[in-house]
Amino acid sequence: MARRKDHTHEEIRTLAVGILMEHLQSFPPETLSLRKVAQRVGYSPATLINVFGSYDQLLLAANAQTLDQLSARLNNAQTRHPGGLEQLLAFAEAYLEFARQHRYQWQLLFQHRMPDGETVPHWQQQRIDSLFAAIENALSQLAPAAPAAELQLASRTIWASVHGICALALDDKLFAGSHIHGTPMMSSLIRHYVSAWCQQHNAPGATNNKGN
Amino acid sequence: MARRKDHTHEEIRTLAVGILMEHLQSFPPETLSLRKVAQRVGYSPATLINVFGSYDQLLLAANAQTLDQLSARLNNAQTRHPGGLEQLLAFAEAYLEFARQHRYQWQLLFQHRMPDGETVPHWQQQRIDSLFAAIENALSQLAPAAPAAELQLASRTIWASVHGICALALDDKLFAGSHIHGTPMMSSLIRHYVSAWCQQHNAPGATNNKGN
DNA sequence: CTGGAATTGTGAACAGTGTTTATTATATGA
DNA sequence: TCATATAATAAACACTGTTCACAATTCCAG
Repeated sequence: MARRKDHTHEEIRTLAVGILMEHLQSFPPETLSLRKVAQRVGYSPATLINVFGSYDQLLLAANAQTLDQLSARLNNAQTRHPGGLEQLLAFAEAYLEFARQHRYQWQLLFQHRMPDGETVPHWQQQRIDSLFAAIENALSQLAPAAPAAELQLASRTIWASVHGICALALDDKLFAGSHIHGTPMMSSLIRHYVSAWCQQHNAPGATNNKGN
Repeated sequence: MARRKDHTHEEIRTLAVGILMEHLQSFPPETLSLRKVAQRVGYSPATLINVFGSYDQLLLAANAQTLDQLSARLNNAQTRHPGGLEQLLAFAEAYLEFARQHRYQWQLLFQHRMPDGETVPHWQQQRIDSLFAAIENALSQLAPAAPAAELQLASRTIWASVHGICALALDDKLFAGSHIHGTPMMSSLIRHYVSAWCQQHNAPGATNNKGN
């Protein structure tokens, strides 16, 4: 009844996450369940609970991997278009393209809500920090005089907007009907926002804000 | 076993939706269930299924009401700040404020995924259309020469961005740590984007786009 | 009035979910 | 060799949304 199967906890982890990821290539998250994963991975549901602690944490492990893939894409985009406007455009497009190619992974990543007020895992925080650092860096190249607070506000604003465009471009809950594609929106957003932002922070008599 | 209770189908509908909405003032959607609503409304689960067709459609009815409330707020914002930049700012702020005040309603509205490829209900499409019409109208006041396609792209871009800022301002999944509030981001987004957009479409030698 | 037919409502069952616990089977070390 | 720690699970629990046969009520024709 407890026939040993010679798998490390860590092996079971990667195995289960692998099954989950493979499923997410073709099917939405709600078609999965702990029991189905358990069956496909060859272990009982209780075993997976033992290994992960809960089904939620299994999903979270999958999200970790998704975030790693996404992070790799963004790093790649950064090395191919280092600095300035091109980098920001490359970031936005890479984000959008990843979401399109792995929409169910992406869906799971953002639909999954943290139970009550638990803190975000540190590895996730790290990825996020480096992303914003890259954005701020690109912005500061375009307007060296811009103060840190403005860089922070601008980077957050840009990324939240990119995320919003991405979210509504995938399942057109808001855009039902009008066939607007994501890429032109990304381009429009980045170009216009950055254009005005640079203009403001490169104006003669620099650091004062003209009124936010 | 089937004691008549003298309630119209329509009455049961509004009753159940009312219970649901009241619950959403304080608690997240996943703490609810068909059975709990049924108990609070004084009917059996099967009866609610009879009336609504499914639990999903009960949630959808609640979303309809949420969308009505949201629509009313936006209309109100429109009459208080008619036209131009101020209207766009008022829209964005009203959207954000509503999401903050009724975060669980808002959460349910956007986390709820349509089953497969079903079309969005027409009443929802109508609300959306009128919203975009208002945005396009405000934009065209700022740049009368802008062609329709550009108005459409800009309005969608702006609203997706507003939505993204709103989404990430509520549960800071991406912004964990850095305490950036929604309002300054909304202001930054609208002001910068619209500024550059107007500049482009009011340039001498108007309608050609300088490169999207 | 009376007696079928339509309406209204539900209890019980079904298949599914995540999680807990007691128990069994294997491996390890003294 | 035998106690002990580990690995794995079957079974039970408390849920979930949904289906269906059936009971209670109303309605309406004869």
